[in-house]
Amino acid sequence: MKKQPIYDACISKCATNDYIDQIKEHLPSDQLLLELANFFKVFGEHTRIRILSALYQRELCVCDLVEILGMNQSAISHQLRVLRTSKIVRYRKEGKNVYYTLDDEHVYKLLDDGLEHIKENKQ
Amino acid sequence: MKKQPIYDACISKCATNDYIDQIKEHLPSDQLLLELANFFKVFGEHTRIRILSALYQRELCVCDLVEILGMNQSAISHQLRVLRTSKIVRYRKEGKNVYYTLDDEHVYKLLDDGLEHIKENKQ
DNA sequence: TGAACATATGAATATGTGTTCATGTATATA
DNA sequence: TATATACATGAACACATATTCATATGTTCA
Repeated sequence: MKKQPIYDACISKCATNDYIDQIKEHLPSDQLLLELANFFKVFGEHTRIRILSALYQRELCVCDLVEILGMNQSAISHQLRVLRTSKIVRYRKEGKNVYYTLDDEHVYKLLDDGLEHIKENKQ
Repeated sequence: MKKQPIYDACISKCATNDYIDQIKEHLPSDQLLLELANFFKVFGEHTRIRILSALYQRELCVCDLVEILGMNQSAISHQLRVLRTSKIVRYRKEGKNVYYTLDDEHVYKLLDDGLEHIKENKQ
């Protein structure tokens, strides 16, 4: 009968090499990596990416997005809130309407790069 | 007493404009946007982004990652599986060890762009 | 060939989160 | 000033998913 291996730490030679410490040192702070994860997480949801794809084309108000996505107004407002909080979209008020746009060039670039990666992996 | 407004469709002038249909037409397919969301979702998790940050520096085996992240081996293997399935990392086997690397330049670029965006928004 | 090691994986659990429903707030207009 | 419209939001619920535990698979080596 096999004994249970214990994984407190890897004891192979690869893990005892010096480069482990160097990698740890050069790693961005956990705080920064958490922010980065939270940033990407916002793009990682179907409804939000649909909203962003629409806003990629032009500024739109909430009722436009309701019409374009064919979804509940509340659902869209909730997701817009997430996008606002993450500073991925901007908004401006005009009368009863609120108009949204993508925040900056980084957002366009990320969407471009993501799509490019997807398309390349299809082949 | 107020009546309940009904949001079957926006009836303001903005939603009845022609550009709504044009935007719908130019939107990538829902299938593609779902794939894009799933792609970004993989980056949107703390443990996975930590793994990717480590692999950004060099090829590493699983036990290296266990050591670097200070986490359960099982947790890391589960996340590596997600990264593999999404074709964000590659792997090669060498004896008992399995070595992982980032899949391609897109992955490096996305991590760069994400970090750049975060840092800019800090100021 | 058996023991130790490196990694993977299924099940269970806990936690996170997207949508809906109900309702609140602000603006325009009759 | 009352009503309709545009949008936001809190609560509840359903569903997704990250981690842990236990264990399986595959490799090396004595």
